[in-house]
Amino acid sequence: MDKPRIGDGPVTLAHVAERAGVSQMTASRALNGRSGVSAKTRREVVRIATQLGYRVNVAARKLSNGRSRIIAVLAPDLTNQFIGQVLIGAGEAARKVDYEMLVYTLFDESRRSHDEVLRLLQQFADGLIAILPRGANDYLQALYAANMPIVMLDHRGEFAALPTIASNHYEGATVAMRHLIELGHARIGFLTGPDEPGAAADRLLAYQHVLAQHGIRVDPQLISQGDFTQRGGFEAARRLLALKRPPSAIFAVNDMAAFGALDAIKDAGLSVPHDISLIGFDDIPMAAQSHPPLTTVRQPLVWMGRSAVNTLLAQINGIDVASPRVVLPTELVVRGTTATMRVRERVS
Amino acid sequence: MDKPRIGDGPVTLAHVAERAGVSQMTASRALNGRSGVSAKTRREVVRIATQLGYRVNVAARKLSNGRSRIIAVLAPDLTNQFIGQVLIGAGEAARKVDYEMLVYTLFDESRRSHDEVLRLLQQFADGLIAILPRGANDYLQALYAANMPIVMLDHRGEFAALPTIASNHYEGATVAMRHLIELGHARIGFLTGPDEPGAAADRLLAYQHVLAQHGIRVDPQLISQGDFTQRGGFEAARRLLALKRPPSAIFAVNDMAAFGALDAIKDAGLSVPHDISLIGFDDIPMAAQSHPPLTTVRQPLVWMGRSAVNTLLAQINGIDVASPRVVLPTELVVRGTTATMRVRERVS
DNA sequence: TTGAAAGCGCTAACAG
DNA sequence: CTGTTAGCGCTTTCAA
Repeated sequence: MDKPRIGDGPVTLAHVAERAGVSQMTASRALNGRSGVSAKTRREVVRIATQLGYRVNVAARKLSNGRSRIIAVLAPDLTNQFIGQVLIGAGEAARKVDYEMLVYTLFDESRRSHDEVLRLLQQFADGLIAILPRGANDYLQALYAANMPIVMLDHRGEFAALPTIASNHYEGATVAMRHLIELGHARIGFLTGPDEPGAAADRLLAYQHVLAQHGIRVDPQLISQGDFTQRGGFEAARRLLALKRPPSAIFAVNDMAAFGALDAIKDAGLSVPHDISLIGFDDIPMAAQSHPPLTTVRQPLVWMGRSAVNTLLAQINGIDVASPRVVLPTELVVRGTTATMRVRERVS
Repeated sequence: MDKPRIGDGPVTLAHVAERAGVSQMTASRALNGRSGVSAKTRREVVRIATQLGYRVNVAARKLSNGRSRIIAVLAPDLTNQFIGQVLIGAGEAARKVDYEMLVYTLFDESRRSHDEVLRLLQQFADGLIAILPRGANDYLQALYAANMPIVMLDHRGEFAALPTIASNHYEGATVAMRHLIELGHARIGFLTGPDEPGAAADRLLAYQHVLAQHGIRVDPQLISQGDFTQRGGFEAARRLLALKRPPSAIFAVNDMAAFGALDAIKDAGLSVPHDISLIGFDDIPMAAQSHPPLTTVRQPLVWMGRSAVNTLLAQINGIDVASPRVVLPTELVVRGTTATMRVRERVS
């Protein structure tokens, strides 16, 4: 009967306090689990608050306290599964400890200065997880200067002091390459991204190193440039297939490029993995859905999201983050696009 | 020289007012473009605010005013491009009129009641765009009761009074079917989603109607059930291909299912569009990236996002929304997966 | 253990 | 046109 009716406006702490016959402060303390309240009073306050359906007003608390129990995520793009997975991990981790997560997306079109955005986020969130688009170095300066807890995702280079959650690209790519080599492949193509330093460069490096370690010459012709997109992977793979001596296996810098390669290979009338083995990187959800399902290197995306939140919460709570750079392990996921190299039977 | 140094804490209205030698109210009025300030004073205040790098504190304004100039989006899932596109449109539209957009994601795992979520959103946002997962009817009740401006995305059924932005599924599917029929196809398969009322059902209905209109019997065998996923589309298409008389064209309930079908068709050794035509629905970005690129029915996703924001802003500003349901047109996008039916030459 | 006062940053309402 | 007062809902600080 005492349910707050819509239209009465939200129930405030004052309502609860009055109803419980105590001061606002006592009610506040009781509800926040602070000490200095008798067990009996606390029980009563909590009971009434529950009954009334009371919820703290985060705007008010933020204003008074500086704390909202909200963490913000700055994301460049919401149309890719990579980021989606990270957000799942981050969201779950946040909500588990009674924080909320809100996502702010960057768009080229919206003319917002870094400053404006960060100030806004700072005004309602207690901390920020930043996933920057490649080449958004202009943001780094602002983030570095921002006076709030921040964790970056897979960042390196300038401002390396910014706490970062990354995964081990080099190691992952190494394991992928060894897998191909164990399957008997020696002529292995690599589909790159744009020629920039970063995660993709690590993967390329591992490709080259593993080949070298196995006494296989790195043939520049086998390195074909794409751009992380399916279309880019398609074109890059097609160039590889057009070679006089095409590769018997292709390692794509990421899953989307691998899907493009899959298209290109099928289009050339070849079969995966019978004629050509293919391996991706990331293990986005779609990787398990293609036909055949994609062998790939799993980045622990959900875990990375969780880890980012936990690192951020540590910062928020004033705990010194031991390492400014957490590197999580990758894992080879063997599915249907890699197989033992078959002996060429066809007469070329 | 007068740049606010980080660490001094953010510049507040009081700072600006003091510096300009006016009261806070005058400063507030000047900065908010309210009347009652001389042009000269206003200029001066604005100048100083700019120089100091002043930004309103949204938490404070929300508390005082009830308005934050933030709109919230409730999204079930961030790993699909469909929602990503809607968010692009919404974000752009919001930022164009100096609003900000924040996204809150639902996760099954996080035990948050509808009430909790809506209350939170209400506390910092001026309005809400709700994209509900299928079957989240429990949320509807809460949304309906919530005392805040709300716009739904492609909702119908109960609580039809909730303002909704939708697109014309029936019409889109009709155009798609006519396209196939004009290409000479008569035996056309349909890949459904789960058997529920809603957008997918409209598309199926159009499929059936167009066939009937052209005097083609609707063969139940040609309707194969999937689940909106690539894997589901794959399996559903495979069943169609295994028929004694397989279809010469397939219409998939959405693009993801179409991609699965594409895999299945290729896997069966058939070629698209040479042997089988294929058409999807949605026109997510990936549709243009597959090989061949997917012919599909475009939902104006970005436009829907924009439209949702504009409808919401109207509500926020107290303008009565004329129609509680805006239905946007769809458009056939002919790409590479549909072609004239070839005369069967193979002897079965 | 409890409460009263003051203030976070802003704006509505009323006064000059 | 400009300023003063009060208050949004909460928590800190200080006093009882």
